[in-house]
Amino acid sequence: MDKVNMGEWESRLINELIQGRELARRLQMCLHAPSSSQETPDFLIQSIIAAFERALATVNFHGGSSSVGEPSNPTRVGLPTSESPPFSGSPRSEDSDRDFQDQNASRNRRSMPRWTKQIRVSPGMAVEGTLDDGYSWRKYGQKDILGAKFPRGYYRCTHRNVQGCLATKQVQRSDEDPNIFEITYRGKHTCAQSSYIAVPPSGPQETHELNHPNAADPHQEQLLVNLRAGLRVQTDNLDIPDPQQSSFTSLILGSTSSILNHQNQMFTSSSMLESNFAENLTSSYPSYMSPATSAITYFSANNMSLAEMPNMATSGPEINDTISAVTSAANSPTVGFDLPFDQFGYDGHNFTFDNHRLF
DNA sequence: GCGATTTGACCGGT
DNA sequence: ACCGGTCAAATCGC
Repeated sequence: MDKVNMGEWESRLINELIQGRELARRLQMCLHAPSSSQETPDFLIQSIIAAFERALATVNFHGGSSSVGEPSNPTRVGLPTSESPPFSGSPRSEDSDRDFQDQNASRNRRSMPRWTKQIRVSPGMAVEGTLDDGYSWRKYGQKDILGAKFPRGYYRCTHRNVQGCLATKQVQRSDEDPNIFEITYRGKHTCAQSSYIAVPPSGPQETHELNHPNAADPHQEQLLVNLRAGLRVQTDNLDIPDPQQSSFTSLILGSTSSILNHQNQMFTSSSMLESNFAENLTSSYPSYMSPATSAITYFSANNMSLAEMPNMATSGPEINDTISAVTSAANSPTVGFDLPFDQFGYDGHNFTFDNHRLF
């Protein structure tokens, strides 16, 4: 058992290092022939940093006794100093936990990290999967909001009761552009699905439902390369490094087989959700939903902008990005990935550490 | 039967 | 009092 786990995180570590190397090579290319590169040096640098941070996080998380920067005593990356919710992902007795949580949760909810992203849905396209952020959400309410045309949906983490995960999100369709969904996340996932390094390697992956790209399949690898070529990441607005974004894009842009493996892991964790969220949306906005036929093929981050580097100690992150989802023909393999930012980067580090401090 | 969704009621902040 | 957010009973769907 231990050996299996060891191999798992070690391979992840290696993947991250390989990814870092790949990104460094691209940076080199970018510096030598800027016109041929679609990525800016700054962006690549941030991606490289993020890759190494994830590698370190993997070591920290699984290395255990060696404590290379223990989560409880992390190498700080802009750690928030605001008080953190006094709960964690560790399962406890549920009933006593509930009152405790409800009181404290409501009190601390306001201070929870909050960030917003906007997802653009092309008209007429299938939405399923587009708004899938890799987490399992359970809808617990819907409200008409004053001055808003569309109701706001309230979701909480499916594992709230079992694992005490208090992450929530709100989904609001934009008034101005009904093709845009504004998703406000609140709270950091503390459940097992919260971080890919925290997801226990569960032996054979349950990928039977989806046709995931296979690293061994040159066609699919080529497909991903093509997808990567189609990516347009606008970094003009980025005057401040954004590990979150870089982690996002570094995964998107990765082209090595190891990265494909990485993505497969993500698909596994998010696959359950795709139909789930689509149903939520269709129930709320049936007129906009096209029949759920085609598979999401990929997403392109075409207008990512960092509103402001948040002061983590006070207000929490406020990050906006617009993601266009592009669909493909029905038979296309599902190689889309919408990576939850907080699984991979900025938030993952900061808030995860913050949570760990509580133990 | 069980888990997810719906929806009116309720609560707390402003 | 109003409004956003959450609760929880009823309902749905697999």
